Amino acid sequence: MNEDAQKLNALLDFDLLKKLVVGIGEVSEITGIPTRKIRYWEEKGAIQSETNIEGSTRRYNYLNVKKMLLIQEMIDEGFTLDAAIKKVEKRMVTLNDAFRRLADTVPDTEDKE
Amino acid sequence: MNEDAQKLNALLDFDLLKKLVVGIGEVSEITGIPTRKIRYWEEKGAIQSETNIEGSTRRYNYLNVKKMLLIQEMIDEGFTLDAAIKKVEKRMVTLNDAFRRLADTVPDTEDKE
DNA sequence: ATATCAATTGTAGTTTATTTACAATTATAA
DNA sequence: TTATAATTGTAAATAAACTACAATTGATAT
Repeated sequence: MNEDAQKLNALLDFDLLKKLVVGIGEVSEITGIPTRKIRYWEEKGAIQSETNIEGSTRRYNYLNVKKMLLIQEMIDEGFTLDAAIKKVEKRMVTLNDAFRRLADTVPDTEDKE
Repeated sequence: MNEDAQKLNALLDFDLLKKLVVGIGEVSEITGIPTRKIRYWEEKGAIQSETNIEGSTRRYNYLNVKKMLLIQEMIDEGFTLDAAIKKVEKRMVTLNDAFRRLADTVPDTEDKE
C-alpha cells in the first residue's frame, strides 16, 4: 500500500510537483478560461492562488487548476457559480487528501551513496 | 498493470500535468538555480524550454525541471557540465519513457453521463 | 605565473505579462 | 423591466523576463 506510493514517488517526485505553480496566463491557456474570469472567481472565493510575496503575481498549483476545470464543467452543465463551487469543494476534499497522502510519502532516504 | 495507471490517472490527470509549465523565475525558486544559469544551460543545449510562440517567454515542464535538478546534482559531485548533461540524458530516457507511458493512458471515456 | 578555456555571473535597456480599479455588458429569474 | 449574478473591457502601473553585451571565477596546461 505504502509501497505503491513509494514506487510512484521515485517516478514522479511529488515534492517537486507540489512546487510546480504556474502563472495566470498559463492557466488560461491550459484551461481555456480567460484571465479576467479567473480573477473574478478568485474575488468570489471560488479559488485561492498562492501569493507568497505580497504585491506579486498570482500562482496556481496543480490542484488549483484542476479545481477551475471542475468548476467550469459544472457551470457548463447549468449550475450557478455558487452551486458549482460548493459541489466542487466536496470533490476537492478527496483529491486534496489523496494528493497530500502521496506528497507526504517520505522518499526512501535523502542521502544516497 | 494498465489498471494501475488507470487508477492513477483518475487521481492525477497526467494530461493536465503535462501542460503545467512554469516560468523561469519559478524554476529558479524551485531549484535554487539562478535564472542566468538556466539561460546559460539552455544556450549550451543542456535543456530546452518550450516556447510555443516565438518572441515569448520560456516555459519549463516537470521533466525539464527534474533534469535541471539532476544536472545540478552531478555538477555538485564534481562532473563538468558536459559530462553531467550526458549522464543525465541517459537517466532521462527512462523518466521520459515512464512519464509518457503514464501520460498516454487513455482516460476511461471522455463522455460521462 | 600566465594563457586558455569552461562555467558562471552582472546588468542596462527593452519587451512581455500581470495587476488593480474602475466601469460596462450580458444573462437569468422574479 | 428590474434586480442580481456572471462575465468582460481596458488604461495605467508594476513585475517578470528577454537579449546582448561584457566581466568574473576556477581549473588545467605551459
